[in-house]
Amino acid sequence: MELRQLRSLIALAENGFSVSRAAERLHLVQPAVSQHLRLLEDELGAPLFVRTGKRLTGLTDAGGKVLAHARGTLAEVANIVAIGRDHVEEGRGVLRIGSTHTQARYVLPPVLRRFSQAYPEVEVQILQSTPGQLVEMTLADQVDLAICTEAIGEHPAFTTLPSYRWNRCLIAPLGHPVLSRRPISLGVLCEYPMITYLYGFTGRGRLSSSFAKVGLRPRVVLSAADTDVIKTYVREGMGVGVIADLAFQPEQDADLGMRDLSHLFPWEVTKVAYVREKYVRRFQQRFMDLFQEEANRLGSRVRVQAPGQAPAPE
Amino acid sequence: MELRQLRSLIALAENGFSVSRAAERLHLVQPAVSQHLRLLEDELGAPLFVRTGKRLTGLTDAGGKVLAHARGTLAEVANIVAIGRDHVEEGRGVLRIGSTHTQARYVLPPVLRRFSQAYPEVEVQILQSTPGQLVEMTLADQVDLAICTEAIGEHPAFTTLPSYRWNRCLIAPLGHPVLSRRPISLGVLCEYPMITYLYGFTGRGRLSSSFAKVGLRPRVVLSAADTDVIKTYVREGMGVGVIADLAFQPEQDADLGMRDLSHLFPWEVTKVAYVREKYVRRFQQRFMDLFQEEANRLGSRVRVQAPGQAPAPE
DNA sequence: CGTTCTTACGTGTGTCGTAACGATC
DNA sequence: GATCGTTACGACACACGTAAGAACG
Repeated sequence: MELRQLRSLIALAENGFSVSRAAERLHLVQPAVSQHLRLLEDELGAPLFVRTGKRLTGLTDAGGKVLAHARGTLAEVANIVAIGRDHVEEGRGVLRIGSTHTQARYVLPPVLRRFSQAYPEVEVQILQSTPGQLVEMTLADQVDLAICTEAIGEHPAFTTLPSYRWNRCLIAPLGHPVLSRRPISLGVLCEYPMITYLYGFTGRGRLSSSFAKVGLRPRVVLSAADTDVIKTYVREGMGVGVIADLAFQPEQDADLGMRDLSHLFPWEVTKVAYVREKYVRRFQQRFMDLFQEEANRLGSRVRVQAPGQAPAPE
Repeated sequence: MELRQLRSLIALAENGFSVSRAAERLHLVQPAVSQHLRLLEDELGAPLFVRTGKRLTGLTDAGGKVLAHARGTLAEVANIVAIGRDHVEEGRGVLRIGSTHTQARYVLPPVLRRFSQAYPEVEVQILQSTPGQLVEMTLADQVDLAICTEAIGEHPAFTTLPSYRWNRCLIAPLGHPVLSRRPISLGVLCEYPMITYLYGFTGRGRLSSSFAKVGLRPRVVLSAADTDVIKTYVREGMGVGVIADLAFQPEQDADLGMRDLSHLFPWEVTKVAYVREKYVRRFQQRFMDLFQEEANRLGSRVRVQAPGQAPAPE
């Protein structure tokens, strides 16, 4: 068995079972790929392909299993190649980070600033998506690692590194009556029109559950995928915002009042996850180290600042 | 990169870094293996080997990582080959079962009888060892699957199938005073010299813990790796035996009295485990099915029989 | 001086590309 | 008849084996 045969099998499956197209993608001529497939099938002795006439249209049961392990094989080969690259071009390559908007906007900037200083030759790509999608992208090797809070749970294929915990805070235009309410309870929050995240984003699910558990339902007048949109409409006076505490920036958001809400909702834990079997290049490891450092800083900032930052009553 | 290069790397590591010996094992001449290693090293661009003069004496950091992934690669290739075999010689092959003595002697016989009827062409190998060793053997692909109670815990590389639960029973020669004691407590057990399993075998660890937890220490006058030895010395009158309930055979052991002890010790769960990534051939799957069937039967037998089998007081 | 790896060279296998043929829509 | 896959054939590459050479204990 040869690696090229497995490559042809995979290319075939990824190109609608067109041998010609698979060949094209592999920079080979079509008869070569045909031969790969035939030899593989012959050697294994089991029919791998569903044929209609001469045309291949799908995989048999055995073919599907072989395909899966062929992917596994080449993934391991790719790991070996990556080890090589790690030495040849130590500080060069691409770092593909899958993250949510909140991470990309509020957590990653200082990390990436430091990272880019250390590895100026590494191209950083931030692929922003929903937590659910990030899981898929990581498994499909479209990103090297994913940073998110939801959905990445205990998938057995992942190594996950818990990084920091966060909770929600309330934001409202300075002078808004909610800012002087003491204490702020779930009930109080329900008195005002609310602006927060969409379902599936940044802890919205457990936010809603917390209300539901005590039989309350907030009046959410607008929900958005990212914090910036929420802030914008809070400034417009459309309602009070409930956002991740780490997304409140004292300097830039000086026109907004902030109140900690960590007594009302469960803490969330943001994690870094990557596919367990995959070789981690040095700069990838370094990025994760930097991220953890920043996370620790953030953890203490959040914990210390949250109570202290509560705006003075007016 | 070629598979043969990876094979040479592995053979080298497994033969004390002697290129000649590696070549011999691969049925190649030595210069061929040398070339494999050189090409691999060249292509990756990283030094893989520690050299003293011309001689290779070890792996560099990178070399070790490459070796690990080379093993992974060839394991996947082996899986693909196994899929082929599964179709070509459906009912032929070798089934390598790692098990402890207790399993091999008291649980496996009926399973293997049925299995051999279904697959007369499959050679069954029972590799008997200690639970700790079984884990290693399974990881090293010396056995296809392992059946045991201890040590196979939640190792991430394993798929484990809980099969049945069991507990201990007491055995003694008919007429022995312990058989008429009511009830049997841990304290009662400590009054008699005890014969049971060695540490690391058949639940000995948790047996001892149960005594230790209440500050007792049984007088173990003899401990053995397998039940047959224990029974022999019980028959000799050297002490009372504490064995796995499934190892008591009413017909063959009619000269022994048996008392259930499941109220004194925690239940143990015997599991079947195999390496997660490995392709499971059909007859292997069939064996595991048969084992589970037998386990269910055993489970009910144990549960039903244990109280009923208590010998009538004399 | 034997052992062990490297270098050099020839042979044969086999892989890929070109080209012609066959089948299917 | 256009597209897609198989078969046939030739050229080049290369992997392996043989044989000779170099370093090490």
